[in-house]
Amino acid sequence: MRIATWNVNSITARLPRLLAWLESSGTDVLCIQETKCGEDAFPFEELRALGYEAAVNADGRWNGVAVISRVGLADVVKGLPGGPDYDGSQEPRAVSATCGPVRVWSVYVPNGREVGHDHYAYKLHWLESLRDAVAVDAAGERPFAVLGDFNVAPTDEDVYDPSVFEGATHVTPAERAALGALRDAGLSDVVPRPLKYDRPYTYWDYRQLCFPKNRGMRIDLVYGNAPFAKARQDAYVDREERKGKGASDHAPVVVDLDV
DNA sequence: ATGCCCCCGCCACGGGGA
Repeated sequence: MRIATWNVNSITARLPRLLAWLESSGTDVLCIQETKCGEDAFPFEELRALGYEAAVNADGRWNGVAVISRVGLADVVKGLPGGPDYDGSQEPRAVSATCGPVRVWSVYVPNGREVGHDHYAYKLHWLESLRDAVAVDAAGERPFAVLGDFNVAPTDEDVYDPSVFEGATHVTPAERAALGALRDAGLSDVVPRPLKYDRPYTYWDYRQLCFPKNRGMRIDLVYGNAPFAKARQDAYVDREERKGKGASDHAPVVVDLDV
């Protein structure tokens, strides 16, 4: 089974590339982040034509997540149970589903804006709630993974130049400790291999030639439980999809499982 | 060449991304 995660930065703007990539990659299950459209505008029909069912949690121009699958889609849960509010509401940042033998979460972890910002506290609370919500599945026997844009680089090796990020979000000890708590709950970082260069970055800013210069970050992560990690045959960042006109600023992370 | 930001909502430009 081929399973992947991709922050598409608007599923509407990315639809031609998304459909082409699904066909060329042969992906069975894709966790999508930043759909940036309401559920009424989600391209269910176009995906169904390629054989995919979709579970969507989205409400408008910001955020939005989905799981699409051509190997079954059951027991859908929208949102993060027990998750914190921001500005008085739960944002659409999580959706989970069982796809054949595997249960997955698609998550778009809050950005945090700046250290000390309300959004940064929200980010840390959100990750605590995620840990609590996945604890049972993380310790279970069924292959299980949380996939998505975590907006945290797990180590200094996961950013192109740590000095650039001093004092910024995405690299603070508190954010990295929150990932550590997920690992303590039974999940491990399924680190992909890069298709080029030495580090498996997944995000490159659109500006200032960051992609050609490989000024990237690894913030799109696959956190799998022990059965998931054991079933892993391969994992890689499809950086080819970051190239050319109309690309997202994130590349897909692909995992092949023997399940 | 992978090439100097892009998305949305909305019709002008600001907010968000990281």
